[in-house]
Amino acid sequence: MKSARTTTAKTEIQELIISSSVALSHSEIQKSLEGLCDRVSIYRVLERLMEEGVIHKIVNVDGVVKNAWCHSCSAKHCHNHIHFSCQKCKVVTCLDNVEPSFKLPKNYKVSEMNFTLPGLCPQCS
Amino acid sequence: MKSARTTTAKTEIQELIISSSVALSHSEIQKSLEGLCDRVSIYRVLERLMEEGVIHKIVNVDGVVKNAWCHSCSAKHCHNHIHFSCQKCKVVTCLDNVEPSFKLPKNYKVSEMNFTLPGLCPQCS
DNA sequence: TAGTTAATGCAACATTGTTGCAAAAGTAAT
DNA sequence: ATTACTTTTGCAACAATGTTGCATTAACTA
Repeated sequence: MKSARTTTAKTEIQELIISSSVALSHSEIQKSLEGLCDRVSIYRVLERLMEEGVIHKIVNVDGVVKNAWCHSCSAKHCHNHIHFSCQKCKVVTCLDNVEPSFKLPKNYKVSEMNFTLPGLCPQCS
Repeated sequence: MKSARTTTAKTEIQELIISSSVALSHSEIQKSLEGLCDRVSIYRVLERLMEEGVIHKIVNVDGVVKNAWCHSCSAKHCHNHIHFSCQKCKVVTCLDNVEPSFKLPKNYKVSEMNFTLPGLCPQCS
């Protein structure tokens, strides 16, 4: 019966992501924490927050992995929304209300969606 | 006036990607070439093929970069199609005819699309 | 065929992410 | 508060992927 434990690192990282309006990369989190904990610990905390359904991962168009709070997953866990990736300020935002529609060929079974739109955000355009 | 040169490595890599029905990663290309050229040369050839508009890059949901032939870009260069990423056989396919529709909030200016659907392909489902 | 310069190979390095293990810290029972 | 148990952490080492500088090789041009 393993039970999760509340640690300083986990609390700080969770608050950081939840209070951020944009998705954060590992290196961005590391900079914000200023040596509060080890690189490896950040990876492990993010892993736990993923399992708990608190955050979700986004692979940006440049390959950088960003972590974002699941603020629309309270009822049921789903990530069928579009992510916007600003090419100027490099910020990745979850557009929670934008759900795309499309028609797939037969026999393709979709399990998730991973939609990212590069471009210019309202602040940069 | 710098002009591109036809080399064995470039010809081989280009033919490999064009003849493949699925997108190929750097390591997959390297294995196929069996020591024909250096790792670094593969990166540089891919860079040139990108600039020439022969191929395009796809960042898969697991972060692996795949390279695919632009076979629908002959007239105008666009990649507004969906990519399918099979979770079983790990193959990434361009679904050239599938163009999604969606409504963005105001002031967002989209320059590209990067849509990938993880799931099971016809062969694996 | 000789000269020019693009392309290559090699070494070194940076970044990102993973794993094993001993030490530290959180939790629950006494 | 102290103890015992187990999760979490820090550290070191490693792997994969991608980049850069520089000397050498090879493709094109005249």
